[in-house]
Order: sequence, then C-alpha cells, then structure tokens
Amino acid sequence: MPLVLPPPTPCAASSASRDPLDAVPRRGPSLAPSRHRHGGATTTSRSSLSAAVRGLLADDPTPRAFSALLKAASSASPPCPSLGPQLHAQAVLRGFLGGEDNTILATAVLSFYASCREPDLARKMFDGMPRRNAVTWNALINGYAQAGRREDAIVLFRDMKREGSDIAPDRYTFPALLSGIGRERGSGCTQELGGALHAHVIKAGLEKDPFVGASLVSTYAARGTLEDAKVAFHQVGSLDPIVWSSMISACVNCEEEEGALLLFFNMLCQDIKPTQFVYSSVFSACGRMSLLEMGKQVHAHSLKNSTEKDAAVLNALLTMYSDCGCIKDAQKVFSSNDNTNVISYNSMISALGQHGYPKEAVEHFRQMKLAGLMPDEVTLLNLLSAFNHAGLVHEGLQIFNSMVDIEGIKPMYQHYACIVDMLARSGEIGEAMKTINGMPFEAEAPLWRSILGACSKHRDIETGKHIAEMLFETEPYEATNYILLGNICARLGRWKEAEKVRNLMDERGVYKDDAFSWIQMGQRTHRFGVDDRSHPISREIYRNLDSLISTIKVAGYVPDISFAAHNIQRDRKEESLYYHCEKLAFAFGDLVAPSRGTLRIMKNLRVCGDCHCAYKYFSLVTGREIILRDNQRFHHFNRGSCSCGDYW
DNA sequence: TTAGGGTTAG
Repeated sequence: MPLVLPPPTPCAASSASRDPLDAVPRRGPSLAPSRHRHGGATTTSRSSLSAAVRGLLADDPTPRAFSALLKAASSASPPCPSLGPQLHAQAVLRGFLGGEDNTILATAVLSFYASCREPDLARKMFDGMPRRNAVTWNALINGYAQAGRREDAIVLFRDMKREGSDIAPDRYTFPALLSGIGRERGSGCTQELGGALHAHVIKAGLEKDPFVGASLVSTYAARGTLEDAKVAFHQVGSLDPIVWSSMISACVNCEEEEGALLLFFNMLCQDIKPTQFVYSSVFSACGRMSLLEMGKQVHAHSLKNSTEKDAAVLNALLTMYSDCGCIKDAQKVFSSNDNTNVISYNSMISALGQHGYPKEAVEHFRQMKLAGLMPDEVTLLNLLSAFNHAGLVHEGLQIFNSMVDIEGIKPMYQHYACIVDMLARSGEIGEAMKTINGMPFEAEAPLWRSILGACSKHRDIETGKHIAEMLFETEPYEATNYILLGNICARLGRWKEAEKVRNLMDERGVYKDDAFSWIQMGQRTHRFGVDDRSHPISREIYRNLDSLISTIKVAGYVPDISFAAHNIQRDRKEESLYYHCEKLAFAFGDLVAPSRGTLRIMKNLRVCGDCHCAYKYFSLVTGREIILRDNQRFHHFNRGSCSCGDYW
C-alpha cells in the first residue's frame, strides 16, 4: 500500500526556530506563494492560521480539515511555508495518506508544495499517489510553470494528454501552462510555444473560456504581439471583467495607451465595473501620455468604485501624477496610502529623483527602512538615478560601493549603467570607461550612446569619434548616434566633419525623429513641431513668442547659438532657435492660460540647451511656474531658475 | 475537500 511520506526537513524554509510559525523568513522569494487571489477568496493571516492549526491538532481532525488548512496555508499572507510540511507530517501520522482513497488530501499537499515553488516535493507526492485526478495533474503543471521549469511543465502536459479518457487538459491546465512558459519576450521558442498552446486551446474548444482567454491575452502581450492578444480577446467575446482588464493591461504593456483608454470607456459603456487592476493600468496609460485631466477624472471614478485603498492602485496613481508633472499630488497620494509597500517607496523615490529632489528621495529611503521594509534592487536603482539626475556623483558612488555590504544587493547591469552614465555626464569620461571595462557585463549600445552624449556635452571629440564609429557598426540606423557626433563637431566649429556625418546619414537613409512639444489645455492637447505654423491661432502665438523673446533679452537672455548646429550666419542661427517646438508650446500656453498659472509642457526629445535657458527667463518675466517633461526627466522652472540646477 | 485568468516601481 503506497504511503506518501513528508520530506525529512520542513520544506526549504527549515529554521532553528522552535515554533515553525515563527520560522518564516522576511525575504524568501523562492518560498513565497506564487499567487495570491484578489477580489475573490481572501488570504488568511499567519496568526489566525497558527491558532487554527493548534486547534485542529488538539481536536480529532478529519482529512477534510487538513485539506482546508493546507489551502489556507498556501495563500496565507504573509506566506507560511513551514506549515505545509507540519500538516503533511501530521496527516501521515494519522494514516490519512496511506490508503487508496487519498487523492483529495494528497492533491492538497501537492498543491501546497507547488504554490511554495517546491516542484520537486510536489513531484514526490505526485509519483507516490495511487490515483490522480485532473486537479492533481494541473496543480503539478502549475508548480513547474511557476518555478520556471517550463520543460517539465510541457512534458507533464504531454503525459497528461496521453493519460487516458478520464484525464484531459481543461480550462485549468492552459492558464497554468501559459503563465509559466509563454511570457518571455523575444524568445523564438516561446513564440512557437504560445502559438502551439493557442492551437491546443482551440482544439479543446476552450477559446471562449474567460480564464483561458485572459491568460492567452496576457501571454501574447508579454511577448509584444498585441494583434494576437486582440484575436484571443475577441475570440472570448465575453463581458468578464478580468478578460477586459487583461486586454487593457496588454495595450499598456505594448505601448498602445490610447487603445487602453478606448477599451476602458468601452467597458464603462457596457456597464462592466472596472476592477482595481483596470484602474492601475489606466492610470499608467494616463501617466505615460501625460493626460492629467483624464487621469484626474479616472481618479474620481476610481473613488466611486471603492478601490482607493488598494496599494497597487495608489502606487499607479502616484506615478500618474508624477508623470504628469504633479509631484506634490504624487506626494499626497503617497501620504494617503495606509498600505505602503516596497513598490510605493520605489515609486516615490523614482518620482522625486526624476523631478530633481535627491534629498527627499534619500529621506524616503531612510523612512522606508525605518518602516521595516527591505530596499530591493529597484530601490537602489531609483536612488542612484536620483543622484545621477542631480549630478551628485560622490553620493551615488557611495551608495553603489556599499550596495553589497550594507544593503545585501548585488549590482545588476542597470546599476552599473547608471553609475557609468553618472560619471560620464559629470565629465569623468575616463572613469566611466574604466567602470565599463571592469564591470561583469558586456556594455550594450544604449550605454555607449549615453557616453557619446557625455562626449557631446563635454566636447570630447576623440572619445566621441571612437564610440560613434563603433556604434555606427552595431546600430547603423540609430539617428541619435549621428546627431550626437555631428553636434560635437559643430560645437567645435569643425563644420566639414559635421557635414560628413550628415552626408553619412543621408547615404544610409537614416532619419532623426522630428522634435515636438505638446501642452494640454482643458481636454485638448496642442502639439507643436519646430517652426510649426499649423495651429489655428499660429499668428498670435508667434507674435507672443517674439514679444517674449524681446522681453527676456532685456532681462539678460543671450541666445546660445551653439545649439544651432548648421553653419549659418549668426542672426539666422538665433532665429532658428526662437521657433523651437518647446518655445512655441510655451508661447501658446502663456497666451491662453490664466496669468501666472503653472504651465505643464512635454517634449518627445531632450530639451534643447538654449530653450532651457529661455524657459528660466520665461518663468522670471511671466511669474509662471513651468514644468517641462522631456524624454529624460522633469524640469521645474520658477523665478528664473530650474530644479535641475542646470545639470541634466 | 484539492487546481486557474487580470494591476503598481526600473
């Protein structure tokens, strides 16, 4: 008679502590339950579970009670990985796992190990079971998938199909498989697997199942194939809110923010109540597009739907306000959150860094530790980034050098990239190159490009040329590389070389992205290109801009013609700077917005140095606060100065 | 009485 034995030591969470309930490590990613259920079954707290287990063992427990407690233990919050082996051992001692009719309880034990990412222990249970049902198979497939053991999951799926008429892949099998094996972008093998699984789904007649459909949608989105996600979404054709939330999140993941917003409105029109997942994704979409008014309306809507206490919603909301240039509102959201977690702090530290408040970022880092939250690799990256934005090289290096010893976090590629960028931008290009040579990773093109940018800033033409030539080989169609090298040449007055770079671009058919800036007024977005005269009130905008330029010239503004790269006469150069898109956007905002009100302006590329200077004077002569978001960070202009301290 | 789908920071 088969007997399913417990493992010799309790799970992998073994500890010297006497009470297994106290043996839960604070940081134990491999032991954390892979999934918590939200919106449906609630999780159980560790203390109430502890009491329940003591009560159970004191009474005369039934197998049914063991199953219920195992289920609760697998989804306990905080996780309780040592409870499973304890319950398993007690069930064995009572002979509950020794008979033929142990399928349900044995499956509950198996599921516990699977959810604790211990697929080998789950497999031991599986192999020792005299009878298995579909639940047993699905639980082990899920265990392998969640542990990243995709090959094992696939083999088991194949075995399941061969098993016989009673056992067949069902609506539980595919989400388990898809969640674990199909979500790595850019893997050819995974692409084929995802498509093959979709074919199996259709073959099994499950393409209309909302559970399976939501899984397919998110799997395709994670691979970046939004069109396939849409096919899966339409195949389901359901009003199930989770399928919709999966599709909205898919749009955001694939940078189709407008699509996400359209789906959100469509959802409301069909009376499908948005969940916290939907609000999180929609806030993310609003933030990325800087749609402040829209974001505020969705915020108001979310309050009506009682999602205001959800940590993820609040974290997304915080980031939305920050991305829209409203750092004070972001701070308010953070302060209103009673459930701050590591992501809340990471979001706030990131926001403060991007807005140029490194001291406040450090203060939040300190508060985070005081609150008993362990900084993770993202926290450290955001902190380094805050120092980088502010040019605080010494502080950045100090944190970087103490990451392993003090924080227990090994620097990843992004941490090195941040430090290299920091050194190069501060003028320490030689040190940046040394760091690249000493790091345990191969530098990728964007990192070399950031050094090329620093060479442009510091007019280091020799290093710049060397890096540009290398980049012209590895990414010949990236316009930025040519622009940066051309700028170095132009700034040093080496016009012939600048001309050569432009010719090379033409020969290769490389085109740079057109610069544009935009500003929201009410519900409308007004977009401006360079020298753009297409706006209905263009004449008034140009008149206002000319007037503003005259005023700021009197106040001391001197156009910096080094930002006009073409070899043209000085007065023409000045003129070419006046009608940069960010200046046009400001002139428009200044014309139509109430006087002295804050203006929020966005630009798709990095702000031009001359415009940065002009904006400082604009803020001085108009009394306006100007918040400019470019593709790097935020600049807050007020009373003639910028929050970046002219370092960006 | 055991299995499953969708969020937030970089």
